[in-house]
Amino acid sequence: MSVQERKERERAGRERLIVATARELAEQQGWDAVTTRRLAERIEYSQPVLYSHFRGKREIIGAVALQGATEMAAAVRAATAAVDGPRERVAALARAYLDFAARNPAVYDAIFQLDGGLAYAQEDTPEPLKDAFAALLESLGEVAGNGVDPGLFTEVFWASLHGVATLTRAGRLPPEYTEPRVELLVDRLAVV
Amino acid sequence: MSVQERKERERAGRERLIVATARELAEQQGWDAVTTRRLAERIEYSQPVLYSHFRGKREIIGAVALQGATEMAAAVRAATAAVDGPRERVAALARAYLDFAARNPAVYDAIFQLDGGLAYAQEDTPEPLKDAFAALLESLGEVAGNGVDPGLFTEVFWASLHGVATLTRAGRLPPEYTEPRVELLVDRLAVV
DNA sequence: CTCGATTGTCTAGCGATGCTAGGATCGAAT
DNA sequence: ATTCGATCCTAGCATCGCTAGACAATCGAG
Repeated sequence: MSVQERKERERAGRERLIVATARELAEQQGWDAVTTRRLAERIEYSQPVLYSHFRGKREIIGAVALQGATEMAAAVRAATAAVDGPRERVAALARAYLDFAARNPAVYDAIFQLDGGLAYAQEDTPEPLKDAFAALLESLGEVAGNGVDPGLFTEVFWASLHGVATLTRAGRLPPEYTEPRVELLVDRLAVV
Repeated sequence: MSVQERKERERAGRERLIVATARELAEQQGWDAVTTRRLAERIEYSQPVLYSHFRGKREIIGAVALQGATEMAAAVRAATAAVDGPRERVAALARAYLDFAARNPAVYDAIFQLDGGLAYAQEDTPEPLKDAFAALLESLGEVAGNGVDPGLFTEVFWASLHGVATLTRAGRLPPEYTEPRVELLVDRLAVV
């Protein structure tokens, strides 16, 4: 069985290489530059190899999205773990979220803007996506206020952060006032 | 001069036809379906004619975006004009905004998601875009609260609406709870 | 009224895209 | 050693945005 196991390991390694390379290329030159040819060339295989791992480009984007969602959940949890007080925890969450979006724009796009063929807000939603939402809910649920469903509150707060993140990166909002925007959002939305 | 004027009229008419057709096609089948060939076929001219009006596909998207921004500004003003009380005005604005995004998804994408080659938040920003922001500012500036810059407040409120609009349409948020989301945003963010 | 010149439009084609069919190659098992 | 199946690559399809160059219609000058 050792031969087969080795092959599977190699195959899994190549799949990781594809995802990592796609992500790297996207961060460097944008998703438009991530063509199947360029990607194939970078991993030093021919195009059709990509299609033995993924159904198509969409699924590759989806794989990057799932990886990114896992990291984002971890980043949010790490940023909020050591902070005292619900209000400050939420502020730390907001900064961590926007920081992640600013540092990994291509990954953020893969998660929230591009079509990666993923299901959202359903039963068959992949675990990393559910968990990313759960990470937000953990801190945001505390400050929903009386009579407001924590899930609904989390959705709204998240949507606000998402709006700030995307509009900032698209050049619709000048980036230098991010911090006062965060302050405003936290002060008004969070009930402590 | 009459001959030349007639030609200019015809040319302007054809340009409007291009924009209207692109918009229609985008709303019907999505922006991916708006190819230069299909667009040319629908207006019953050959492809190169498009390039005598616009530099390329980007500029066509930009033209749809400007048209849409004008309409959105009008929709927001119409929805808020006859409403008494700042709080209710803001709620009406939020509903009108989300309604516009839901009813004109392709146009909304052209304005805020796609690359239409337009400048934002700068001096050379096209007038319709500035005016759309101004329309938001008119109602939102009233409820910024003490010590908060109306422009900054408008940006944040707008970003929140944008987040709800995009996440809803992308399937990230279940659409049936839009109204309580609006209530929450208005109640918490607006200071009356 | 005729005849170059200009303007306008179209046909044809370029390079690049996502994706796939079919043959070559290589390793494992008999 | 030979067969056979898995693996990979070459080559190609349809489509994309965009453009060059040919052709026709129109205009102004004589």
